[in-house]
Amino acid sequence: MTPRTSPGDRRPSGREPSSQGLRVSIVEDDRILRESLAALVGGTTDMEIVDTYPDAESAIATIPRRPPDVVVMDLNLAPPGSGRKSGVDCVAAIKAALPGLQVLVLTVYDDADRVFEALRAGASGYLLKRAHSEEILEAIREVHVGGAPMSMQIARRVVESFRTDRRPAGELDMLTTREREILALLAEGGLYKDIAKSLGLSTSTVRVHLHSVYTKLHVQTRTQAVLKYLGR
Amino acid sequence: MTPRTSPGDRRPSGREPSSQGLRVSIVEDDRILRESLAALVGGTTDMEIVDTYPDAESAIATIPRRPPDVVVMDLNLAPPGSGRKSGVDCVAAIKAALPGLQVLVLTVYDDADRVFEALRAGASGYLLKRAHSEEILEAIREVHVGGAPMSMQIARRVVESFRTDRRPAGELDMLTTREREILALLAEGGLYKDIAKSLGLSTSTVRVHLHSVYTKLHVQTRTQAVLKYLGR
DNA sequence: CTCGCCATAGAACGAACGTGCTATGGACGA
DNA sequence: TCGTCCATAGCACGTTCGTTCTATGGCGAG
Repeated sequence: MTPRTSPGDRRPSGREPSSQGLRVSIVEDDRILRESLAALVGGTTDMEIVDTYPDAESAIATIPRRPPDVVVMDLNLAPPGSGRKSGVDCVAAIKAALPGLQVLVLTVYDDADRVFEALRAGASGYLLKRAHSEEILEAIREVHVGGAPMSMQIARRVVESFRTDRRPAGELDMLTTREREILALLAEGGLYKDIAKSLGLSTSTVRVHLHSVYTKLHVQTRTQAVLKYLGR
Repeated sequence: MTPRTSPGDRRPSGREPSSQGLRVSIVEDDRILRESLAALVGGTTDMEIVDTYPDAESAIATIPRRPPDVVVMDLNLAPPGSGRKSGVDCVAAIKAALPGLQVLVLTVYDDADRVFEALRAGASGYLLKRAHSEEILEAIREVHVGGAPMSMQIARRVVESFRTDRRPAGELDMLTTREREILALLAEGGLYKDIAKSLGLSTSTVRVHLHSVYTKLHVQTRTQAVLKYLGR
């Protein structure tokens, strides 16, 4: 997605006196990229570099003691097979320690799984490395003022993940009130026995209702019924 | 929004000759806003208005017969109490008929529920009406090329909805790769037999792994394991 | 009033599930 | 090399689940 507002396009015609800039730390294993990112950020008048880290471990150890406003995080910190921490792990650890810290993820990956993992871990923005320098700087500013900058392709994936083709809803509508009630309890994971007890019924009755539920939902097992109930 | 006079003057020719522009329809109950949006879009060189609709009903009836590339949809089409269709209903109906059509939602609301309802219904972008004219035009173009333009505040809400404080993840991390793999299949709802077949294992092995899964997740039944796996 | 639907409940039975054992072989670290 | 963990697999046993019957009573539509 694209920034819709540019809140701080201030250009105070000179150098900032070191203090009040947007403080940024960078976690990136590739030295070249790490230094060029640092130079990019350091070259602005409104941002400054706090620290840079070459791996997740050092970032997790130090960032809580030297918290910046925004962390720019490479997702691909360690090869998949290695025992080392990934960028996703690093995001999760940092957000656990500093929930208010904003994390902007920067990656070559645009595969959906990694996007969602990172967002679940607490990233607030997600840019592909192919983004231009200006986009990266603008994204850092945007994430700092409460936005969620994402590459266009990423944003679309995120939005589409909300898409719910709920034809199961049509099937769920076929259920009677009692059946839905029992199905809801089934989705809590308890035994038929427990469901019966909590509704003051016999297990026979529970079985009858659930049999009807299974028929109407066209499923054969308890798990399948629960999955349909939850919208898979 | 502010219909500020765009520098682009209208085309000298009265009618468009089957141009290859981006075709846009507008659904908006407020006449003033509807017309100013139409003028805004019509004033560009790369877009043209197909139709405008004052309510959901007419849009649902006609859009499938005169499909544009992008629909700009007001979410607040009818007062809450009235029996009339809302913008969310309209999005759902239109996407059901034309799944490939892109819908850009435009609304004064920035409350979270409505955002998610609209996205679930199939909207691809979500702008607040307070957006500037240029932002609206840019969003229409972006939604057409596969993006998901959102106001900054909306994007942040969407991203935050992914945030999962996964304490279950702690337990899921205890699982071996094979165990996770089998658990994932368990969550598809098939029998042990099916899981075994799809992995080329015996059902005994599947049982062994799942027993280990149950122990590590502290659950006793299949359904409970699936619920934990799904983060419920 | 009868018919159909819903909710209730019991019995019986086979299939699926969960647990308890034993056992083999590969990988990896101490 | 030894110990540990993991993946594989079989067997036995009891529990839970899903199906198929039958049966009673309430309630609304025709």
